[in-house]
Amino acid sequence: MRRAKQQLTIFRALGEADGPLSARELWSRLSGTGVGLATVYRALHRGVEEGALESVEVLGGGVRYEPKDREHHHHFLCSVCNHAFDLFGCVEGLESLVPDGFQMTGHEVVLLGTCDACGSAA
Amino acid sequence: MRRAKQQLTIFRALGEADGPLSARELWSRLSGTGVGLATVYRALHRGVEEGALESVEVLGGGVRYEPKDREHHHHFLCSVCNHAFDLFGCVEGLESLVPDGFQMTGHEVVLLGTCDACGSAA
DNA sequence: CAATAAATGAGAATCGATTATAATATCTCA
DNA sequence: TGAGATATTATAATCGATTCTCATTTATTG
Repeated sequence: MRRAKQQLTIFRALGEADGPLSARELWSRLSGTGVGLATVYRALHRGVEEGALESVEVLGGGVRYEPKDREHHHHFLCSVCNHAFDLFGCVEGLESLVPDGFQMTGHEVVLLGTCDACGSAA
Repeated sequence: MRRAKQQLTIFRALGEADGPLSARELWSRLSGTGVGLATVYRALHRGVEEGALESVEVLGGGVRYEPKDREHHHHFLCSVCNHAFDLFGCVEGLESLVPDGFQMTGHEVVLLGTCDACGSAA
């Protein structure tokens, strides 16, 4: 395919995903387009530097990336397909867990289980 | 030192920790005892097989291990020392985040920030 | 104590993820 | 279109974590 605009292809794929993607997940979604894995990594790095993307760590699969313009949210990790899905909403009462002397600057919540597709297939 | 009972040394160190430890963290706490890294990994695996230990994944640092007899709890990850601390208590309202068709079997909550020691030192 | 089995330490080997390299392709713009 | 700057691919190199190998040590049993 034409090159030089691979970055757009990459950014678009991320934007269309229903959750954060790892470099490999992203790459496999682009199979057939001829995009190289190194280009995926480069685009992701650049995206983070430029502030368009954000790297997030969900359990079980290293670093994943998602567009930074999404609202505060958390993720659901399917134990079957290992895909991370965006959730909407948040939880209350986190402050009460913080021990004395500790400063909380953020939090992550990950729900585990099976997604719709994997649960139905079982 | 005497060997053959290295496993006990390893299990005890884990039990005394204030949070889950990675193989390396554990190993560095045993420096001076002559215990090898391979032995640490072996003991951890055996502990998990035998049901005495549990492997947990907290953000930023791969797999960590902790005694399985601890109550349900979550963790606080210090962004400075990268150590994971046990927290007590849990949160409510997680079910409301689960999308239709998804089955939740568990959850993880990780609070991020600085621990007492690192926050004070800053 | 002697024979045998199990555990250990040191370092090599492996594995997956990420990064660097070099040759090639594409783009910009005059 | 042509020169020069940038982007891309494929692959090799690197990196940290984990596992494997093997000679040695310790434990067990009689």
